[in-house]
Amino acid sequence: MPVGRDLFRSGETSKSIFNLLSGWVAIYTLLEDGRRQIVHFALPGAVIGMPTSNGAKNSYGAQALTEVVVSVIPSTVLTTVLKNDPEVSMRLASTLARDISVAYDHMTSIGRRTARERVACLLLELFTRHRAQWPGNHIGEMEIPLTQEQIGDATGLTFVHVNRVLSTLRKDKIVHFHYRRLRILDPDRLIEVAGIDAQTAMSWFE
Amino acid sequence: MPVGRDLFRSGETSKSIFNLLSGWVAIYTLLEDGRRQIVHFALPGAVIGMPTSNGAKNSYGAQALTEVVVSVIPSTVLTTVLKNDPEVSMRLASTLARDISVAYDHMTSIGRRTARERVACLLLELFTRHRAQWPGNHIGEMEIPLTQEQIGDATGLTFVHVNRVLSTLRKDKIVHFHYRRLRILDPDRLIEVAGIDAQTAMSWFE
DNA sequence: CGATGTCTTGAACCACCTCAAGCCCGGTGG
DNA sequence: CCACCGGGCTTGAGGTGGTTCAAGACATCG
Repeated sequence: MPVGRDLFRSGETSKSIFNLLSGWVAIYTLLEDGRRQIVHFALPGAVIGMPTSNGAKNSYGAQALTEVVVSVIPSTVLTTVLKNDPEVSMRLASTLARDISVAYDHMTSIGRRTARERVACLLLELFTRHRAQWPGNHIGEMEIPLTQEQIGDATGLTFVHVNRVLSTLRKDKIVHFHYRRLRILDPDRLIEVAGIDAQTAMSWFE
Repeated sequence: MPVGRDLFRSGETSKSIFNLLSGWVAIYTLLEDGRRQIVHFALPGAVIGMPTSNGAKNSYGAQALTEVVVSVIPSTVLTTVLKNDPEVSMRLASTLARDISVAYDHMTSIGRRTARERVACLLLELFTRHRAQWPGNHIGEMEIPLTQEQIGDATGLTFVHVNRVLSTLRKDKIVHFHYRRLRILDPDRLIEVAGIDAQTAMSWFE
């Protein structure tokens, strides 16, 4: 699937769920006047669009940020699989529980952290999640397929302010983010700025 | 369980999940310096504390806001039940999917709405969720066991500002909230202020 | 090589925060 | 039944982090 395409939109009734095989997807919600919040970045392996009940409408949409490969699982198939394979059900429940947990973390970031902390947190999160996919890859550099506007939508800030925050982080020689390329110059200070305790940060680095 | 007691805390390894039978519970996370975010209010019927994987640590805590009755389900029991009863697994997955959905809604509220909208949204949500439990009860009044500080923790505001917002809502004769007693004076304007589309609001009123 | 989307920077503004003081309410003990 | 106490509410004044508006520079792609 091409960049920018929606896998599904808010208000649609979902007849299938998606397993993201490659690429990045933004899960987002919209307010009536167009204000937008990105609530999650789905990376390969993610399960997207689990319905809350049969025939219910989605309250959020999903947009491809890169070229994307997904496997589409019709919800009819899903129900039969869940009926027959308790192992899968349990893994699904665990996955959903983890999604809740990270949603709660994002919420406290947006509700209680300063702009600088929020941006640092997000970059750190994306970096560690990305690196977890290619274990052994220890380069402090990666491609993040996001505009500053999308970072703003994820952190609850305006893209103008995101830009200013990134400028100061660059000036402070902590991270360098320019046209989708992220370089972590000083991991320790990034963790410090993000306000993550060393414990958590390290667990992210597993 | 008495008011103020924690069912569990962030950092503990959960060996059981809870089914809330009566009372209100706040799900919250803490930052190191004490900043606090309430990410969810659990009402009777809620499932609380689903672990992300076996032996994982909770990233959030749960505090009783009222006298509370819970049924405790050891996770060993949970796994055997899930293994044997696919029906239960599917209901659990749906419940978790719904929790994700409401978490996403809260996130966009906190990230993209003004203080006035956030407070209006929260009161509306609590009111409709409460009313859903006693169908047929059409009084525009209820007990909300929250201090203004807790409302602030849920909306990402300070209690001082929550107070100011509540004052203007009272002055505008939209809602009256005083010492835990909520009276909805003008439901239509509350929905309007909350910035919820009539569709959604009505679905909440089902 | 122009077009378009993205980034950058400045100046002015305002929504929300901080600090601080006083008040109200409900509970407790004499 | 009253006095007191402590947690919660209310209000003011001043500060600030983040927004808004706007203009120009920079990448990237046809």
